[in-house]
Amino acid sequence: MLDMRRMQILRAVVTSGSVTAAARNLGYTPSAVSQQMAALEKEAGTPLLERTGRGVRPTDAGLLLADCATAIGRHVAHAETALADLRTGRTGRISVRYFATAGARVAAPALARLRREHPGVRAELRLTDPDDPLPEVKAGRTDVALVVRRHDAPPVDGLRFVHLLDDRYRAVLPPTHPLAARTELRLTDLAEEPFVGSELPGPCLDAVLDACGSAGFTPDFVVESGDYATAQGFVAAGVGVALVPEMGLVTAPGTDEGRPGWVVREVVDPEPVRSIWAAVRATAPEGPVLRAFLGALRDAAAEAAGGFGGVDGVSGSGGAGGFGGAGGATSAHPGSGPA
Amino acid sequence: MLDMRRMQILRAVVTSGSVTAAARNLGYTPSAVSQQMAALEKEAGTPLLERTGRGVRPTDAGLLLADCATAIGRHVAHAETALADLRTGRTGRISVRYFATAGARVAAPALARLRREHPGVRAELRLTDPDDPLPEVKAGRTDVALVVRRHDAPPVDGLRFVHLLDDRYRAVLPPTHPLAARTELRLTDLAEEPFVGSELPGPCLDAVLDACGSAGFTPDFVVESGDYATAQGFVAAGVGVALVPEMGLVTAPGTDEGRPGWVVREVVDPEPVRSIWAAVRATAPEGPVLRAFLGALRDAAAEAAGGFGGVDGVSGSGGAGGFGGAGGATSAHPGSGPA
DNA sequence: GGCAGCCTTAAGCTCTGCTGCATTCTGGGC
DNA sequence: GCCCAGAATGCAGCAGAGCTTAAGGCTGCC
Repeated sequence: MLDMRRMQILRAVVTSGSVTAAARNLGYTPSAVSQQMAALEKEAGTPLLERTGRGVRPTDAGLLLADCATAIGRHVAHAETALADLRTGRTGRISVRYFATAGARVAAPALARLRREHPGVRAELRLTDPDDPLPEVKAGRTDVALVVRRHDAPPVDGLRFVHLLDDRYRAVLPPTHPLAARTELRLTDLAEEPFVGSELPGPCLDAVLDACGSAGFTPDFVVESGDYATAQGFVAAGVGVALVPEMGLVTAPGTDEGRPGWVVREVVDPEPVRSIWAAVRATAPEGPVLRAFLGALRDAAAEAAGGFGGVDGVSGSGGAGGFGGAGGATSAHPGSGPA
Repeated sequence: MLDMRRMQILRAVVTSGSVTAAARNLGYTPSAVSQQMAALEKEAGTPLLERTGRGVRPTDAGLLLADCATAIGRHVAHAETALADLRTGRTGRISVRYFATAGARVAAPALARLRREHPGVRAELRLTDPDDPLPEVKAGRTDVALVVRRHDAPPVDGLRFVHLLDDRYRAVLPPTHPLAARTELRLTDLAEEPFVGSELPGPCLDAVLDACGSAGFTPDFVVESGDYATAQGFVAAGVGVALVPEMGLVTAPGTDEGRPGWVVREVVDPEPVRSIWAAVRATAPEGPVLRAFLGALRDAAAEAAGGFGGVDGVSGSGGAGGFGGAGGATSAHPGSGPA
């Protein structure tokens, strides 16, 4: 195999026109260059330079190799700039898995900011459902996954979790419900109420059950819907009450009008909470893109958490909590596993 | 600058999937590969491999560099095959300068054989006139030049001359000339004849003058034409006699018919001769292409010299001795210089 | 004919780079 | 739950690549 280092030296000799000039340009002694050329000629099996009295002259083979060295040099320079772009975050790609209610309020704004700050980065967002995204992250098929996970969940080896926000559950009641008159409810106030389930088994539902359990009761789910928007519709229809996380509330920000279908009330003592985390590979080197995206996620989460200051009677009509308005299966509950 | 050797090792690691496998494929120990990868990461300034428990996984930067290494590897392989083609004579180029009367009988058949034996070789033939081709050869702008040169001419430094043939001069006489009755003339027989000059000053004319000088006379040029074909026309018109080298005789081989315009007779005692040589750079490495072409030249010259066995009365109609039939300025006399 | 410039060769030395071995860590099997 | 195989890395050591200095041969110019 031809030594590319020597080919670069040959290129210098050919462009400079002499061994001495090439040595000067490269910071070597003429002797070093001469020896390298002799070695390269042995590798090539044919003369590359024609010793013509005073000075040298490239042979056809020498010109060929020098041209090739130039092309390779260009290629390497290209690789270096591409590498620098990657290193500084000017280019790159990131693969993100999210679940529906986290899409609109967290993933989307974070991605928007990432694309603003790093326009050259290609991002691939995919809805988690119905798979558990954690194996995808571990296997390296995705870089970041938004998951719901308990604070005290056991660590998963190979993964690192960064906390984004605690999404507090609110009680959703029919406006005519007696408890709707109060501004704040205790969880036990709902112990005897018929519940509209909005979550499939998973960490989200676990958060609700845990809170109810510590409040001393088990909710009586009279109907189970797969997503928060539908559950709110059931509440509006008077079927029962529901516990819906803030990010799952159907409440287009700034849109307060509409026919009143339900009211939202804070719940305390205890307040059910689901924790939303970003999962990344523990071994993944944190480049500028990943760092920027995690930062954007955190900021978007803080924004989303702060945006629910004075939630009160809101009207619900349509529109699921999903990303892009696809009113399908909301509320994915990626399991952080029993492991 | 990125070390391309290390990039090739990185490529092996990425394609193999592990340091150990790459080491096995490359014939190294895993330790060596690991150290090279560490060095390359330092050069790149960013992690290239993600250490993931058991085994490694390329990062985006690692994949980028590995892809680039693949491209470079292809490029080098391409260069190697091109080099091998050049070395074995499958490709190449050769630049040849010739003079008109040598074109048809020597350069053309030699080139034809070269193209038959080395179809991939590009040849560039150029007529010498009106320049002296020797500086072109010395400067490397041409590889081979056909020249006329005395056997005892002093060597030109930097050039090597290979003898191709001695082109013997023949007497060209009007058919009605008294000497036309004889089969062979002595040069002195022509001493008193009016001569039709066919050559510009140069080694060809020198050969004639030398021979005449040693025969004891100086030819009396009553008319000077620049080429052999025209000179033969003058002879046919009865203006005088001419001395024309065999290769300059207008005699389409195999075509004996036509209106008789002149006769050709051998001349001896002494027989004027011009020596035709191929000049190449002394320092030029003799690759297969050059070697093959010189061999073909020699064979073509032998063929051409042998083809004039029984020259006798021949008819001349048209057709110059030039290459391709361009009946222009024939008889170029490249000077081998007074040096 | 002498001199300057260029390329080369020889000897020596530095440093890269590979080997061998020990260590650490993970993942699977018993 | 323990143990072992497999994989990567770190360290000492050595061989060889590669650079430098010094000297020599050659060419071209003054």
